[in-house]
Amino acid sequence: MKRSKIRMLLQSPHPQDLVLVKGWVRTRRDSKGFSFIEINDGSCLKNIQVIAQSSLPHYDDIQKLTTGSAVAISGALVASQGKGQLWEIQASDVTIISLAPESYPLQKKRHSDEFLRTIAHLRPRTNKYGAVFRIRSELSYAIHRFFRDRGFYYIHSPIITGSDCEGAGEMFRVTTLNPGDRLPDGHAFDASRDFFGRETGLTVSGQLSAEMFALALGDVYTFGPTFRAENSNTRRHAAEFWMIEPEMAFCNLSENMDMGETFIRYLIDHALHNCSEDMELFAKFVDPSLMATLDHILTSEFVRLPYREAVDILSAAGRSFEYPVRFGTDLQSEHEKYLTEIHFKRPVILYDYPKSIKPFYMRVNDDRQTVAAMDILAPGIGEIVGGSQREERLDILEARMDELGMNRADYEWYLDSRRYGSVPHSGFGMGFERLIMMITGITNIRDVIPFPRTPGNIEF
RNA sequence: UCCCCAGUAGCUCAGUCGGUAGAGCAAGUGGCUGUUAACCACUGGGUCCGCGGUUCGAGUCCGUGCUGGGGAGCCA
Repeated sequence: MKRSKIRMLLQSPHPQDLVLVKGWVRTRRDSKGFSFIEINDGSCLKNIQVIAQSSLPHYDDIQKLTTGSAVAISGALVASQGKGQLWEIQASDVTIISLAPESYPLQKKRHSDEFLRTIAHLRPRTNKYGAVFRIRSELSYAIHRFFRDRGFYYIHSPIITGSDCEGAGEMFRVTTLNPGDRLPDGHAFDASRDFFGRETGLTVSGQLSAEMFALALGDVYTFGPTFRAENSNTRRHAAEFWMIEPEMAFCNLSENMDMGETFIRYLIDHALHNCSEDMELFAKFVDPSLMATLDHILTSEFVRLPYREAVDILSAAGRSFEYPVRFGTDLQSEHEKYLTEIHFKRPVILYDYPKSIKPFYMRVNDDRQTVAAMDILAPGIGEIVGGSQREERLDILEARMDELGMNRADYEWYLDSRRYGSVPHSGFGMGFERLIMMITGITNIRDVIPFPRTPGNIEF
């Protein structure tokens, strides 16, 4: 007999004479003549309540079932006599697949996030983490659907890369050389003897690849793992995270901002409509203002604010910031917080940043001082999207690279796209984990990724 | 990398003025019960993060290291 998912059984429109469920015991309570067993199989947040009568064979074993044990239950799906649930199973057979010993770390109580991080291999068995990772899965699907519905193609940009100048941070080194090979006879590490014959790293961005494909397929996106070897110790940073990077041909900065805003709204809306039960958990236990916040983002226009005007607003704020605000410096966390959480109280898209603080590929504006960059800042999260219109003019791009001391020879393939059929195009990157943080109200990135990688932490 | 805070039972924590350690939950045993974070009683459970120092005496004070958390920088 095929097992039924608990999610389906709890939605059943009618009783069923015989069903089979397999899952893990969340809790068990004895009553006179029978035992209540709550089973969870991960298909949804809710457990299903099983009634095991004392007349069942091996009832003494059933009474020893502990939290975390695995069981197969067959029986009848009937209307519950008790309050609190519509359906329950009157068991005709309880098969113990495996018994969890008393050392099972997860108890029938709330655990701290810090403790659960130390048992990241077991935490998906809890209500909260089960919910996060169901939502994460659903949002992944929604991302593909969003782009597919709009005629975008999904590009698999390389994970291993030789371009060290994607401009987005320190790279992890990829090598097949053994540590002992690196210093033969006291000589330094020799990349020309390595697997690829040159220094190689893990990708920090799929953007440059995506640009090449946008200039062929029109509208494309990447969605994959991204690696940053920065020694960042904050609740918003991980060394390995997932990023979504759409890239659109014949698209200017304004249309790029439209896409970013539409995209964020779509994903929030999708989570609310397709993960309502899991979302309620976060609204109830993690962030009581979550639903109001998400509703606000859905219904209010994002503020669009040139960098220069942001500087003016901050200068006129009448408060002293730890870091002074002036044109030519990047805005600090405290400034972003002021704009999104105090001044506007909604997401803000900042654009037209000073050229001096942005990478080579961003399109230089007519004022020659700013570039067509845009960052979407969300209240409580900070930067969730960073993007730009790309510099499509070969001469200006080359001049920028020279200005920044880059070796053009390393980018001949990239410059070819500006030599042959160059067109205005734009794109952005969105941190998937930061999106999940915004949607669930979870405040630490380590709690929205299955096995987080951060400086000094590679367990699991 | 810098600044701040914390580390006591399996988990969450309390521990006063420096005088050899406590609660709730969990676990075990028994009782009660269509229960649902079940309830009641009893029982077991400690390298007070490590190392060094001050002191007659350190969970408590000092130094140092480790681990965790928060903030900053960097960024998505």
